Amino acid sequence: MKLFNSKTNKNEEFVPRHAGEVHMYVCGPTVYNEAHIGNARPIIVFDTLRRLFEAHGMNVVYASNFTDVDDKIIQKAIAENVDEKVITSRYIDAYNAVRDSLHTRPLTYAPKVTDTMDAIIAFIKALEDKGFAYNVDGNVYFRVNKVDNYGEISKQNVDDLLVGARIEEETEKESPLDFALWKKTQEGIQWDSPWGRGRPGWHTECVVMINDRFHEMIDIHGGGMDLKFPHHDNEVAQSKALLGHGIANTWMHNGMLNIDGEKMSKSLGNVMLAKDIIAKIGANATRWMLLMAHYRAPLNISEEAVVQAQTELAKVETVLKQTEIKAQLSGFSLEGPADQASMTAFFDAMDDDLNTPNGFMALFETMKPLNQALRSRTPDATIVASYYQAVRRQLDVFGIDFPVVELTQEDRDDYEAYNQAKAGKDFVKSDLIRAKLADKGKL
RNA sequence: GGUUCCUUAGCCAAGUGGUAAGGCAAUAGACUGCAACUCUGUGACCGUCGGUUCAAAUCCGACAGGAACCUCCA
Repeated sequence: MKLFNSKTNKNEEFVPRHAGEVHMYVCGPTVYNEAHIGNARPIIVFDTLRRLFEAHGMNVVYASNFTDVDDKIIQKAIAENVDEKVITSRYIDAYNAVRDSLHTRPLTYAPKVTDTMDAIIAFIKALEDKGFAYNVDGNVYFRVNKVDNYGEISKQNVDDLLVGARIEEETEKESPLDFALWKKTQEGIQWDSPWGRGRPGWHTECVVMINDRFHEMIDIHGGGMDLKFPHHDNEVAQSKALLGHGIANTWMHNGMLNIDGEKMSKSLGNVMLAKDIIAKIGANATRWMLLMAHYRAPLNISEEAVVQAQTELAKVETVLKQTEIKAQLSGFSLEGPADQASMTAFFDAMDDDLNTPNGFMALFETMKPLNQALRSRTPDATIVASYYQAVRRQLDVFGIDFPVVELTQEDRDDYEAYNQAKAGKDFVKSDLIRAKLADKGKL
């Protein structure tokens, strides 16, 4: 399998550090709001990657955090006059509900910052002891010029950053590039620390949560493109400073998502909540739509994109349903091995840096012979089953699932009556039965 | 201003040196009692202008347009 590594800007052969096992971490949300459709992209992309690894028989340890300490959370808690926990648990639940409704496989670990606080404080203290951090009146900053190759993930170099740095109003930092590890706070949730009461900076949380769970370098670190700088560069800088190694062999970043060609933002009033779109078009169509483009490319959401996803998905549903119905009426089994050529084409596409558009092509090129085999005068059950299995297995990697249609005795009787009415040219009756079968979703 | 990246048919979207995948929409036909479904056929001077090469959508340069980040938004 090849994956594009943001660290090297190259497609690289992916070799896990431990044979047969993939350790991956994806930056999770700050839980101060409902998940929007943009948040759904990394959820879907990395769940699909995980499914692909599992389809190859690998074991995946998948961690993704909840950032439940943040200014925005504190502000919201103050605005609603409640404890931060009320806010964070509300949106953690909402986020989990979105994950579940998108048919994602369960996370192995979903750590929270508040549950990792001791380790975070110890980590910052160790950075300070080694001279990588300094305390200014209760605020602790990371000394960026102490690490080599800062900016390796985003391909920024320190000189350019210094040139582009804005004049900062706060002058207590040694360098404008230094970032906060610990912030002195007067309001909101806070903890005791060697530097006084305060709360941790965002960049330390992820690196500690990763180290806390994996205790070594991991295989894949994922997240949105927008997190490359400064977040991921800062994670790497801290890890190198204290642990002497980077964080992940492979860094993967998903592209951003636009609505009708514009960035999604509150000021434009075009924020689409994930739960709303899932409720409207369903998990299958949502996943299909977000996987239509390659994960690194920008993706535009529009009414047309929704319609296209729904149309294409309907074709998949139709062929599955018709195959299942025909198999049951004809009394043959759909069990058996998947068509080998089709699966090879599919994995060739997907193993090439998760090329889902080409994966869909392989799926379409499997559906075509399935339709042909299904409609031949004397369907070959083995051939039908092999294409059917291929379609099902490919859909499973995409995380798209349709329940298997089970014909009841009444359904079988309806089919019998339908065919008889047609044979007797009683089209009024046959149309009625056909409509009934269609209503039941059994046509 | 700096960094990184993108620009392929009406639309979505693959393709990273060797005669431009796939899908949606459109259209013609086959199948059907009619329809739906399905199958078959029909579409691209690859943003513009230069350059390298026997050969470029693919490499290099310029220009135009767009995006992300540099302001703790995936």
